[in-house]
Amino acid sequence: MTTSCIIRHFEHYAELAGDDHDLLTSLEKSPQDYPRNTVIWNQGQQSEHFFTVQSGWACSYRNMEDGSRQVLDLYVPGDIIGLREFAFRRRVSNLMVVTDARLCPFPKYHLSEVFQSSRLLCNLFFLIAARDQAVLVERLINLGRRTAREKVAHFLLEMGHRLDKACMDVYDCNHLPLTQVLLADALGLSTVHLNRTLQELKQERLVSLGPDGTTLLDRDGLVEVAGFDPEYLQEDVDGMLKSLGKNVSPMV
Amino acid sequence: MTTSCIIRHFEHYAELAGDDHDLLTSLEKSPQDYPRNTVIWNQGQQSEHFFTVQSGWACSYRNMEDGSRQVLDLYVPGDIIGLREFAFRRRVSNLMVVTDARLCPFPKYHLSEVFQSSRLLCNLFFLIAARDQAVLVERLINLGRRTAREKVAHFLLEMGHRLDKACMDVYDCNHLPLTQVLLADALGLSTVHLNRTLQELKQERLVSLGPDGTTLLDRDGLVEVAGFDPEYLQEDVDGMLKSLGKNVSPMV
DNA sequence: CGCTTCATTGAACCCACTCAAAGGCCGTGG
DNA sequence: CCACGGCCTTTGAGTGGGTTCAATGAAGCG
Repeated sequence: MTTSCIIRHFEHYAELAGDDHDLLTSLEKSPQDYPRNTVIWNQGQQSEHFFTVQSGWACSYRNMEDGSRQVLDLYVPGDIIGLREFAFRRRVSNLMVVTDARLCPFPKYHLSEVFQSSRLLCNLFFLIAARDQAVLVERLINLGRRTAREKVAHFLLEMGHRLDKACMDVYDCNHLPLTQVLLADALGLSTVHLNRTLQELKQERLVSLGPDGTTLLDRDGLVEVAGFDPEYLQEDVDGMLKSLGKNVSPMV
Repeated sequence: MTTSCIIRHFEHYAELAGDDHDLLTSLEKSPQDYPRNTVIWNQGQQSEHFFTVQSGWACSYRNMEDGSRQVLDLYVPGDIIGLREFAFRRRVSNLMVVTDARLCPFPKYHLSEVFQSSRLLCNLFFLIAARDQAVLVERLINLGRRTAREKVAHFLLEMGHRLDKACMDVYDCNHLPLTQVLLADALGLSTVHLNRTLQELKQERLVSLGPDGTTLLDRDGLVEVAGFDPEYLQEDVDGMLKSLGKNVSPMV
């Protein structure tokens, strides 16, 4: 039995005291395994749990009236799924796992308890929510103002960076086990055009395409193509922690 | 002197006890006035304050290398600006006011103090952050999977709904004082095509165009065009509050 | 009263989409 | 073990929604 995944996620940011450690652990129900392509929840269903990803990949998406699909976000090991549903009674998007995966559910409304009990955890949760927003913003820019080439390169790099952080042992941080259909739906492209764009990048030796997904071969080259700046993925945990120490002083 | 804008914003969600009231008020520095088109901060600058909007409109945006611009979000009275920068030392986007506006700055790191002092406020801030994410998600879908017509109609309706909530006295909730340049940059369209699309909607008596912005004439008609579902703007405050009452019981 | 920004219209172009079809891979069942 | 069907990938050809370029008018402002 390894460390629970949410603990690992938070320890990535800061050292946890014993109390905080126990508090987090108590939230986490036993992990559950899901085979590839399992739908975890659908839009409109009651929203009662968050999940953390212990292994495998998941994605949230929305089905459109015309039959198309928009993939909203991808989740890799260590990620927390569903924070944005905190504000809502019902799910605002669908969730499925795209590889065999192990997820850890924990009850949504216990988050309030955590907020009350631990100042550090409260701030860390807020920081994670803020980072999630920054990721969404960057994806927004991707969809609004970049060409297909740039979109693809940028997205691949973002996932690469996120894998770097999540990476423990088993994962190849340059390999994304995603179908082209999924990528296309994430980037707002047709599968046909996504494929052509990937072929192009493959010709330039920037990526390789296998039956099990896409692999980043030349990150620097991709950065060039995408105009990628990873700053939006680098949280300022230190600054936040420092302020936690400061703000016991009287307010100005 | 009216009630401070952040108080008003939070009281929209829940009744505030005296303590919470004072706590919020103490955070808020004196309001500052900015003339139309003033840039409040730029990407890369130190991130030290949030703002609340007391009057007027603001927008956050990112300038692209090729000279184009992506507008990320618009802010109307009552909104909180900059929560997503909580995680970062430096600004990840630019902010400007698009009309004459009065904003209330409050120091970013005092948020941690609020979290510690008030359970209710902590949860409300988290709820607002989650709602902000939902808004971004919907804008993501807008950019990824809708036609120009749908994009425009959907965006206008979203802002209309947000105005409905903010609306006090002076504002016409169907009027958006935004240039077409701004709208185009928000929707990932060229100004030329945005203009043509607006003309089209005007022909159909769904909107009217004036020198001072766009006005929604027929919301039902626009809903038809956009396939608009306002659910993502309706937070479940009651559910959250109820859980605040519950979670003093031992954890399951 | 000129300068700048915004709105509007026309014309040509192009990036990405749609439609269509074929090939590869894999799981399943006969 | 092979045959079948489904899903994904790949490629070709034609189309179209939205872009770019360009120019004009209108409005606000110093």
